[in-house]
Amino acid sequence: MAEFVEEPIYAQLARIGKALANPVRLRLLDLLDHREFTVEQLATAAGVGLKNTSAQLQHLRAANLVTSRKDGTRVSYRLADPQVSTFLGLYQDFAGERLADLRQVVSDHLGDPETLQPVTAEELGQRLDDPHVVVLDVRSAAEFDQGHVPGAVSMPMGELRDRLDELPRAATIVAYCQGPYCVVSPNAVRLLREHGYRAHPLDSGFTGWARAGGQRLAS
Amino acid sequence: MAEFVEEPIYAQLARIGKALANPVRLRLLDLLDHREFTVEQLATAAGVGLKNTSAQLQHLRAANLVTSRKDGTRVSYRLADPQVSTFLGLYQDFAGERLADLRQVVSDHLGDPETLQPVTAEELGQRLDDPHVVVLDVRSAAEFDQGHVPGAVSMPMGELRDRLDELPRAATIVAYCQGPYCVVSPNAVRLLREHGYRAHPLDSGFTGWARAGGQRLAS
DNA sequence: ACAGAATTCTAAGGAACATTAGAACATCAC
DNA sequence: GTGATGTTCTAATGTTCCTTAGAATTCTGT
Repeated sequence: MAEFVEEPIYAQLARIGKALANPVRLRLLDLLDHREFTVEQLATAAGVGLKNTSAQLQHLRAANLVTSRKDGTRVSYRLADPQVSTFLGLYQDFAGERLADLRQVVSDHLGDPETLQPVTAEELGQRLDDPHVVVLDVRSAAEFDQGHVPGAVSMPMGELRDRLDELPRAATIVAYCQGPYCVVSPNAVRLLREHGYRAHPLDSGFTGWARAGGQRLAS
Repeated sequence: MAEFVEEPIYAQLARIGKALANPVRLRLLDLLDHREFTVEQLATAAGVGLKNTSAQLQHLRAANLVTSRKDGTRVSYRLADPQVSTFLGLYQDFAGERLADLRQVVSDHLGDPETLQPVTAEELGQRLDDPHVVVLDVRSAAEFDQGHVPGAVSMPMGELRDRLDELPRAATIVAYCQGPYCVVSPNAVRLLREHGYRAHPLDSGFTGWARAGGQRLAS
C-alpha cells in the first residue's frame, strides 16, 4: 500500500481514471453522449448483460459522470454535464494520439482515415450553406427526429442503396451516424463512392457535431 | 465478458484509463511533469517501494505516457510528450469539477482555496512586469536552478522564516512550489500572511506555469 | 574478468474488479 | 390488493491488479 502524504488526493483523482478503465463503461458513456437511455436500451445497444450494465452505470454515477432519472418503472441515464462530453472527446483524441494500437484497431474497424478523409465538425459548420454540400444522416429516423445537423437529409443505412438517386451526383456528400466509432457512416461513404459520388464521413459523427457546435442543432 | 462489436476499440481506449486508475501512477506523472527523474529518485520522492515504482513506470510506458532513457547504470524517466502534461492538467481540472470529495481532500491538505485565493499562471503572466508583484520560489535551490518563473526570487521554505525581511512589505507576493498539490506554497502563504504580507499561491505551482506559458521560462 | 550498483524480470499472495444468478424492491395495469 | 415489469441489491465466481521478495540483467569501475 502506498504511503506518501498526498495519497488521499491521488486516490480521489484515480476514481475518474478507474471509471474510464473499463471498455463497457467507455462504451456506455459514448452511447449516452447527447442522448438519454434506459438501462435496458443501453444493455441492448451495448450488447452487455442487463445486470452488468446496471452495475457499471452505478460505477459511473458514483464518479459523477452520469445521472439517472426515474420515469415510472424505468430508469433513464444521461451524462451528468456537457463537460463530460467535452472531456470524453479530449480523452479519445488523447488516447488516439498516444496509442498506435488504437489507431490500428479503429482503422481495421472503420477503414483507413487517409482514404475516408473525414470532415471535422468545424469544417462542416463553415460549409453548411454551400449548395454543393449535402449532409446525409444515416441513422434511424427516430434518431434523426431527436436532433440532427441542420439541413441534413435523413436516409437510414438500410434504405440508402435504394434511394441513391435522390442524391445529386455533383454534390459532395458528408455522411454521419451517431458516435465517434460508429461503423455505419464509413460504410455509407464506401457505398456512395462505389456509385461515383464524392463522399466523406463526419469526424466523430453526430456526437462530434454536438460537442463542437451544439448551439446550431436542428430538431 | 463483453461481446459488443466495438469491444476492441474500447478495450484500447481503456488502456489510458487503466494507466490513470492508480494513485501511485498519478503521483509519478505529476512528479515527472516538466522534470526528469531516475527510478530511485521517484521512489524516494513518492514514498513508494523501488520495485513497485519500477513496475508502475513500466505500466505508464506501455501506455506511451512516459519514456525512459538509460544513462549508465541509471534509468531516467520523463513524460513522453508535452501533450501528456496538457492532458494531465485537463484531467485534474475535470476530476476537481466532478468530485466534491476531491475538492474536500485538497482543501483539507492545502487549505481552503477561497482563503488562499490562488493566482492562475495567466494572471501572473500579465502582472510579471508589475513592480508591486514579487514572485517567490520556495522550492529547493536545485529545482530553482533547473528552471523558474522569470524574475522569481529563490527562497527555499526552510529559509523563508529567517529571510522575511528581504521581501518588501508593500508588495503582493506570489509564492509557488512544484506541483498542483504541493503543500509548501500554501504553507509559505500562511506564514507570510501571519507576518503581515499580502500573499497568494500560484495555481498548480511551477507545473501550472510551465503548462500555460513554458515559452517564458527563465533558467 | 570481477565486484558492485541500479533496474528489471519472475513468481506469488492478497486485494479489488467484472460478471452473473437469485432475491428484493419499486411501480404500473388491472 | 395482485401480478407483471424494470431495476437494483446481495452473494459468489473467476479474473485482473498491486505489491514485494528473490533472481537475473546491464553497466561501471577496477
